[in-house]
Amino acid sequence: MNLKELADSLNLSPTTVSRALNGYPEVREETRARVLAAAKAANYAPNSRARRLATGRAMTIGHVIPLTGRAEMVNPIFADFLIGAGEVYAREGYDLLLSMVTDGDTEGAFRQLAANGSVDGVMVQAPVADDPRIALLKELDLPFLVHGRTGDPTGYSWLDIANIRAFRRATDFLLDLGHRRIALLNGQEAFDFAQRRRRGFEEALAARGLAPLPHLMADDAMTESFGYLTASAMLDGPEPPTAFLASSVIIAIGIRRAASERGLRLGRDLSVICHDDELSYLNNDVGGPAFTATRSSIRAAGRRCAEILIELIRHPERPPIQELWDTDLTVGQSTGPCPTR
Amino acid sequence: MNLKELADSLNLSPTTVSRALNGYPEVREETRARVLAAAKAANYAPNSRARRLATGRAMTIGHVIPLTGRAEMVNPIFADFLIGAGEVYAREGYDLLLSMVTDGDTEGAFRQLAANGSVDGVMVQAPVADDPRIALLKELDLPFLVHGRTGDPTGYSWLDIANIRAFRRATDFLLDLGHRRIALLNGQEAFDFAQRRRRGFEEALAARGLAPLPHLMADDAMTESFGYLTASAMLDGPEPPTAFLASSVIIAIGIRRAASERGLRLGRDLSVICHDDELSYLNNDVGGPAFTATRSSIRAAGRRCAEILIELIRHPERPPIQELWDTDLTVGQSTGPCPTR
DNA sequence: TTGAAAGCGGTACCAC
DNA sequence: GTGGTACCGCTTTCAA
Repeated sequence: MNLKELADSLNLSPTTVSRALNGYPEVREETRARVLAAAKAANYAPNSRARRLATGRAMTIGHVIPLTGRAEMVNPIFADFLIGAGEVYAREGYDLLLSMVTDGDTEGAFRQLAANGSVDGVMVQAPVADDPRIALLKELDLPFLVHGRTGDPTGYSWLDIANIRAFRRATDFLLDLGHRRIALLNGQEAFDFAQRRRRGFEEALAARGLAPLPHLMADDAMTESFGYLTASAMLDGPEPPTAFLASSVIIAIGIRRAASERGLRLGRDLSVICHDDELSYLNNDVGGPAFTATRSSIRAAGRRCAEILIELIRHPERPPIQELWDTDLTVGQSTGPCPTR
Repeated sequence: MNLKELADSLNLSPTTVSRALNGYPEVREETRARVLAAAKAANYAPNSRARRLATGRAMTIGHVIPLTGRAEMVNPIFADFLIGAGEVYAREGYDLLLSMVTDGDTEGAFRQLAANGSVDGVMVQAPVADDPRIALLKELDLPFLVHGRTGDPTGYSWLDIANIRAFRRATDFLLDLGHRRIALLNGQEAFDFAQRRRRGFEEALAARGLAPLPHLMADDAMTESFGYLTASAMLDGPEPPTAFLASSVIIAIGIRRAASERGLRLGRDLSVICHDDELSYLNNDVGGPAFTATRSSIRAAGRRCAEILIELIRHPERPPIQELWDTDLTVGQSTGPCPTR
């Protein structure tokens, strides 16, 4: 059943039926009611391919996930972000096109999407300090929103969480407990977010006149084994840390394993707190609470990002939208003591 | 730049240009070369919306992810499956449409996709014993492939891993080590896969004349807290288990936490092995190896499922394709001893 | 308030 | 080999 057939069955023109279905005001209410009833009875839905061609809009938003590192979208963070964004897309009538790029040819993927017009806009995630995607997307004139920021966060739209502030507070929390040898297990510092986190960490130390200890700082892809191996080495080395600050719950789990193997009890012998936790899926009780982003806040970020992107698509001439989010701070709700070792 | 403009600039008809671009044989090679060169120079790419309308194919495959349980797609398994499938889709020129359904209205989502023709086929995951989606998709005449099986696995295409066999072997492995009180922490047994896993577990016990111990069997959404709470209760209860068989690495992590809190060392005081592990992301060293699906095997399953689905889309009249996969068995490569307690 | 008709940008059949 | 042309199914002027 297509529009023409539906129209014929009603002795109306396709024009009128289309107008009735799309809520145009110039249709007599009685006619609209008839059309709506018939459409429902016939289980009619407009052909999206035809509609997209006619309107010139794809009604689709692209998420391009680079699979260079092994931990990219597998990261539960990505999944939750997708869920949040997907919710909004569905509500607003947009489809979500997920494009996985293995060979690192993100640029080619964007060019493709822009050239054949299969999306109206794209979401950009995990930007590096000077991310080439931004210049490219501007050149392609494809609406986009960055989740995160680059080193120069001007001239484009983004939503980011206040990473510096979050890590400063987390570090303060550990310092207040009396810790002096705090290890930072960070995400890859090629990414902007990791750079900011480190800055927050160092600022908190500096505020108390402390210098960061190089042997207690590491960054890498946020995997369990990174946490495990690095924590093992640090705990076995000279001047072991009495507390860990992890950039992700996955890393914290690795730390937990290293601690467990050495007979160290979290919350008694060692403090571990982490960012990007997810309270229900991987329980955050790792000897201290997650201190910032939780699963629901990641989802909320996804929702808000989607809303902004849709706004940008609908109003292409709009000036950039930039939002800095302060994340939920659950520090202080520790389930147990976190003493100095 | 569209086809007509490109054709004009070459003094050719759109027909010829289209044929040249799409590799039709009746084009003179010299002409084809000219067209290809011009297309590349002009950075021309055919408008996908127009092409989709003209061909009647969406060149898109839908994955509908129900978000009823909190652990659905957040499960890393889903992500890896998506990655594998996405690889194949990209190679074959298909887009991946990801549709998240929150209110449990999966049926509505499928009807929608079918009615407006935005996908050529859909992937079905995590079927329950008598899954209503299968009848629905048949009725809608939408090509689909089920990852998993229902109770009656006839009349439709599916790819499943040999869950019964896998769990029988895993249980045998623990029995061979001398364990007699083995706990099964399973996924929700409403899902077909969990029922099969349990059957494998019970078959292995029965083969040695052992009866399953009801107080050592539990099933639920595969979360860390399920593993933690259940293992805690079992370990503190009468006749505690000496080994755990977990349906997912996430559950195993929870078990590990419970064990750690009680001062139990894995591989010494307690054995824990799990299915659906992922060797690099969340390290599987939980006092015993993962015994079946690894991250790469999940990805491979995604790839194969995509291939089959595309085959079904291209040949709608094809009889059902059904594949049973035996998973990688890494049991026996334990990193440490797994004695009876 | 309704309808006729011209696109949207390709594909594919049929002539030449 | 190449070109003319009728679709694909809907939206959107423009007229009535």
